[in-house]
Amino acid sequence: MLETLAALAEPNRLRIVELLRAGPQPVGEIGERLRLRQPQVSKHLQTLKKAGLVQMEPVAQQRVYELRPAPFRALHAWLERYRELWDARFDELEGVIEELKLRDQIKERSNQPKEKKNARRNK
Amino acid sequence: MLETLAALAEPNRLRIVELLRAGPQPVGEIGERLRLRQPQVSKHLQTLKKAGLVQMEPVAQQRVYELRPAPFRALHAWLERYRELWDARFDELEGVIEELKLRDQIKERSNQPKEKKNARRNK
DNA sequence: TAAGAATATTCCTTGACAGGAATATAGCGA
DNA sequence: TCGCTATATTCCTGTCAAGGAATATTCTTA
Repeated sequence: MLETLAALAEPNRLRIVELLRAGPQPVGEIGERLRLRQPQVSKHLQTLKKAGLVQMEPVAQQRVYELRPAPFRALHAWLERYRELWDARFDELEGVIEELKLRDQIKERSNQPKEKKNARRNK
Repeated sequence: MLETLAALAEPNRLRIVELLRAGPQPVGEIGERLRLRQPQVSKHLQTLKKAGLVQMEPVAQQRVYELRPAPFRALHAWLERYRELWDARFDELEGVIEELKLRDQIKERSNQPKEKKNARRNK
């Protein structure tokens, strides 16, 4: 997670990622489109690769880079844990979840101390 | 977006954010729980504040910090644009979207050059 | 108003990292 | 094999940001 964030938290690297969203591209084309010198593009791509954000496939003497799904999925999963914080619709969901929890408690057996009704965050 | 990512891409700052997920906390408590010295906590909190990730409310001589939803929402929105990349279920969705697009084209008027059927990404 | 608690700020040092320039490496075609 | 193209790597330099220590600021209470 940290590595992913660090990799994305650099302007030109973020631009590269954004560009790769349109599909796999060779180093040269990336540099051309983003007006970056070739060595910097290569270096950023190495960083992105180490972070697992891209993968490379050689095609003749070109190196075609493309995005890898995994880190994005992970980032999304991480954000998901904050959904309560920002998703208004969460309140509706909360009811459903609460209900499911109750159902589980019944199914398993009710030996744990009953959970408090989970008042809406502090304050 | 960049500012948000940069703010999160620092280990201790990320820990602070993770901690604040449990609810608003004063500086001292954060430092205590994360074993960080007070000045560093304050400094990180300033950074997070500048990035809009947290907000502060003074309570006596304490400063209580809490997460702000906006950047998380923005991050989620940004990630959403990559969903095609990582969400397997996207393929189902695509059909629906395609249909909606067609419907809109009909409703408005069909003077734009017909879009190509948007073949599933390159390769 | 003075003292103490909680937090913010400043100054310093150090390490990491990005860009620039030059050079090395890999793969292709003749 | 040679030369060319595409890319990677190295070395250098400057900048920036994080931690440490000391100090300033803010607010409360007696």
